[in-house]
Amino acid sequence: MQQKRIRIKDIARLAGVSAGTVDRVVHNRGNVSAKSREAVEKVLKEVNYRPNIHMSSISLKKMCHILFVSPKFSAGEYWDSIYTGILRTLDEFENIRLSFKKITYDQYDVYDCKRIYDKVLKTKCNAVIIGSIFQKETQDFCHQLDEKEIPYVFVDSNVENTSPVACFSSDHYTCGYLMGKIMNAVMHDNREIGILQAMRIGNESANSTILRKNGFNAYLDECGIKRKIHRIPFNATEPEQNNDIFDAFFNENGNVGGIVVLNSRGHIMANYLSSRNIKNIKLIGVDLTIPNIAALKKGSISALIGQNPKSQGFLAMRSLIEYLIFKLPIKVDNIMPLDIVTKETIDIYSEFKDLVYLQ
Amino acid sequence: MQQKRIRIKDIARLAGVSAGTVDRVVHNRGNVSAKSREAVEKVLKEVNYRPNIHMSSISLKKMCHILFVSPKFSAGEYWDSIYTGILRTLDEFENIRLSFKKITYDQYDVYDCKRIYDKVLKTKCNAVIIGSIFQKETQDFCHQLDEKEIPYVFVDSNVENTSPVACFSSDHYTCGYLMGKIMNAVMHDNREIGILQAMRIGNESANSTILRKNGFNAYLDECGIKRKIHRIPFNATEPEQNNDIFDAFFNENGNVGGIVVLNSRGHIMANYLSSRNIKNIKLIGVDLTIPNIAALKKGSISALIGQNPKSQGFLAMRSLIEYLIFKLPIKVDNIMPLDIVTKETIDIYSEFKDLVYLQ
DNA sequence: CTGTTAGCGCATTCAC
DNA sequence: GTGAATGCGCTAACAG
Repeated sequence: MQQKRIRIKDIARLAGVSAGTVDRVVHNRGNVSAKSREAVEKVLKEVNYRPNIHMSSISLKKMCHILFVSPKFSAGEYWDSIYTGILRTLDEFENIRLSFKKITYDQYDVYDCKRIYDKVLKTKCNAVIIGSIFQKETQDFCHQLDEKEIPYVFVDSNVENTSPVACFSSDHYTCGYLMGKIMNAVMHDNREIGILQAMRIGNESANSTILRKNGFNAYLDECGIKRKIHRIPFNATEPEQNNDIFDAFFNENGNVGGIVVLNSRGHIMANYLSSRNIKNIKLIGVDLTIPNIAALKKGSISALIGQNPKSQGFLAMRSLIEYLIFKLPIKVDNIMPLDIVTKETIDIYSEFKDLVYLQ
Repeated sequence: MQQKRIRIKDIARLAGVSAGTVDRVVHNRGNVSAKSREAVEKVLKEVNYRPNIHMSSISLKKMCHILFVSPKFSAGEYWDSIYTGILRTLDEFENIRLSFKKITYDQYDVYDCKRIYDKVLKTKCNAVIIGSIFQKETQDFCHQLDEKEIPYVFVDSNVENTSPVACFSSDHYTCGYLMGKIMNAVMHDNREIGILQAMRIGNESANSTILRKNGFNAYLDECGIKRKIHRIPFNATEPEQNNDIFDAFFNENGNVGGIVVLNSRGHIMANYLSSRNIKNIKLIGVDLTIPNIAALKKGSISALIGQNPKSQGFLAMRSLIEYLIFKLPIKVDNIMPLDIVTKETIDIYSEFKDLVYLQ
């Protein structure tokens, strides 16, 4: 059934040279006569040679240093899932000699982010995986990486005016659009909608949140939905203040029937509503973090959108290895699917996503 | 960062035996004294040895024959996706010497299925991947495989009273339940619901369809929904008759506002509704086949449930290899997630699912 | 029963 | 410039 894959040795035989010469041509190492090269290249064209990367990794000797810069995270959070995906790839390519380190910053403090970026620039490394929150600071960072010719890939979201080797993110605009659609489906009345957005120090919102909001508004516009929309601020750095903020909001706005949380903190609103025993407000959130999942199971969140963070990390690291070590061509823009997850599907979903990444 | 993984040679040194002996213990090949075995097993417990499967697969010499029995399929259909997933694993384990063959039957004809099962039993093979439609016939088939000590795994759905090495399927009951929930969300009025089910020759419905129907009914019951439910038959073997069947149905039942298709033929109803220019009926279907996706994009299907067939095939084949070749422990029950896919998410979804399987 | 050894496909190194 | 030899971790065949 299976035709045996062509090996270096086969090509050598077909081209009338030795395996060493084929390797030199394939990897562009020079020291090959024009005649030999042409012979080998001719055969390569004919046979569509794909090297066996598992075999090559065992004989590869070069040490490679990779860094992962991201917001700080604890177990079960969004960025932790990305990290887990990265580790998964590392495990898979166990034969490769590489060192890997993560370095994190406070995503609610743009100055801390800058400091960490500077630290990375002083560290010796061959490539960086970047989880970006702040557009402008990341652009500056990337331009310095460009100068040092250090390749980088993005996870979570792309950053304009940079030249990454690859980017693995979900489509945040479509995510917001979809949240609009779901919200409209689950609200069977004409009450008003609240949008929860985090307040950040020293900078505007995270880029992903802005895009989601645009998508959300676009859906409502396109469908000609005339519900009143309220912006609800919330404090990520001092969460104990949120109850007061929310109390004040609901005192003023008694006719809100649905709330959209554009970041991964949906559980905060869910728990607030539970604590105040408010049951008739539909809640839609992003990210399958542990507290969000708990709220979904309890029924206080109607639906969550999953961004496949584990796959993002897994694929980002894999692409980087393919690019760095095996010199394979890799796809630059990679959009993860958005998973709509409900109470009914969450258990199956979680179990499976531990099993499967996306090869 | 990474601690080097422990090798056979290390274990041999720690246990005071040779590598050959360790290999014999790890793979239960016998010819080892009790004393040696105990020494090795003691070390194995301590160090949590995980063999490097890439290394073992190159040195493995044994030839292995695997069969895939499933309903007939053409490109882009549900069973084709399962097949694609299987091929993907085969590609990944290219170093292993194994032969693979698919053999298919007419899923609308139980007698053909029996004939094919008999044919498989006469073929020499080391393992079978089974895509089952008919419960009883598959049970008989499996019992004969049991007698011959040929291991088998299921894809698509489990079959009771059998002893598979593993099973990879979605939860069809929950799928139906979820379809009930979505249907209820997208229908903003109190009109009636139709359920489309295929008619089969020589046997009751496919097992998965029955389970989905139970789940669907359960949701409506639990929520106390009192919409009238109609069963709409449809002819899978002679599709040209369906227009008449549907015409007759809608002539009698003018107040149907939503239709649930419990098998992968949702596009048939979608295209019928389009051809009759009926626009105010919501349609929910299963499986991301090419024609279903087309109907989803056109807007004639509101939502499709994806069962991750590619992952099913990929994981089934991988588990089988891990079990058969590497003697690794594998998980028996594996439930795939149910993906809710809409017009907005279909493009990203399709692209991604080509990229990623689940490791 | 057990230790030793050849060879899997590849990148690399060392003679020629 | 090039072919031949080496080693990666593992299995399988062989010699004791």
